[in-house]
Amino acid sequence: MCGRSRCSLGEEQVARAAGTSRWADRQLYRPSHNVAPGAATPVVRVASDGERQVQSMRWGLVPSFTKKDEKPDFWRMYNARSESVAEKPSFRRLVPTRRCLVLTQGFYEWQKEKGGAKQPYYIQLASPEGGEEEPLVMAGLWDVWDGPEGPMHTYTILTCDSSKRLEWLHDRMPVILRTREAQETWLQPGDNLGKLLHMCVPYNGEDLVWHPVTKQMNSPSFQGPECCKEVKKPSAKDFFKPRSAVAASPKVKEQGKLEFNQEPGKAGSSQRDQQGQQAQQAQQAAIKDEQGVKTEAGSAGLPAQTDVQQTAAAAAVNADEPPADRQQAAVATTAGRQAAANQAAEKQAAEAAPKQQEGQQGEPQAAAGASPASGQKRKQPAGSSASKGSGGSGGKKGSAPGSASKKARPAGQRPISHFFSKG
DNA sequence: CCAGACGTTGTT
DNA sequence: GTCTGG
DNA sequence: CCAGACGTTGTT
DNA sequence: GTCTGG
Repeated sequence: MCGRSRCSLGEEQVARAAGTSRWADRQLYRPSHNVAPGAATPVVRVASDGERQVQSMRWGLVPSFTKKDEKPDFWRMYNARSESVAEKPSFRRLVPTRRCLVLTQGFYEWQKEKGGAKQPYYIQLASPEGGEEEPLVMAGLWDVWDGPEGPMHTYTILTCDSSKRLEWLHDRMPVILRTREAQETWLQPGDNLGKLLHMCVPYNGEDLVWHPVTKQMNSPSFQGPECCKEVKKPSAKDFFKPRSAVAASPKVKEQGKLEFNQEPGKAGSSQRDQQGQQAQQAQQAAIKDEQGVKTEAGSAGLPAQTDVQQTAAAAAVNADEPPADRQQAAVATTAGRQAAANQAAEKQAAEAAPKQQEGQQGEPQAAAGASPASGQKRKQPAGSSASKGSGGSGGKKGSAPGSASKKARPAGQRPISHFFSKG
């Protein structure tokens, strides 16, 4: 997933989705069509008394072991790869007891276009016909940090591979807990790690829909309701080629066609009963299949997650943008489902093969995690050595973060606090 | 023993 | 906090 | 994730 | 380019 979501849910909607009206730190939440890490949104967790409660938490995990005088970095751990969450030191300690449900209405993803431009898309659940918008619930982990302004609750969103339907747009997506049962399972205390991780699979239901949105929302400060509204995606072809040229060019085909994603409530409802539900069943199946399966918490390996994922994926009949990758029509029958799943699993195995260097199979994920390719530290102060100032006063080093963010701000409204390290 | 890291994404 | 590295 | 800044001197 | 801010 990326780093932007939407949550403008009202108090009642939150209560309904959460199954409780108990809400801690409610005042921290500001409904927003353009949520970025650092902002507080409603999250459901189990309170110390065992009851579930909503709590406003900031997006972007700030681990409890963060030093008090350290500046919290909401961007470092705003996502957690579900495939490795049980092994990563920063996350695995949270898995047993710090799971939570992240309430959203949808999320944003940027499609990279040729030329470097990026088109933002909004992804959400299609509302049932005539029904009310249903929140999109993501799997998360939370922690609390004892910072200079008191305890701060933060969360991270688990990610997984993209579903078949979405992989044209991006290769990762949030773990979506589509059913009440799945949500309950994720939230409830328990030590069946295998069961939990089996739930972390791409959601491929037909009721997950998308459309392009205005690039205005690229700016984190843009908060208008236009953020999530559908726009016509401008076609480069139409833009640059006069119609005569288009006709004259045999190579330019039907690519610029403006096709929209199915609209919430449009033709979706009957299909939802088929494929959306099927994906739902897959997730439920994951729960059932894992009951009784004992996965020792200590073991490094994760259970194969592909079967469930692909079962759902097999149901994909794509529409919209995606270059109609030659996808086979899905077989909706139970019998065909298994076949399709196997087929898909095979395909994935084949694709994984050439990628061996990434260390996907065999031994512990740790190997992959330790891959030097992606491991990069970027902590060093810019031009700490010499930069440009010849004999100067140290330039920005001296005035660093403090003065930089010392903008005057209307009292009372403090969206995101700034925390400075002591100098 | 102490010190230091602890992460994901995207890009090229 | 917990693990790895020196 | 994307946007926006990226600096010093001198004067009041 | 690179870092900071939301």
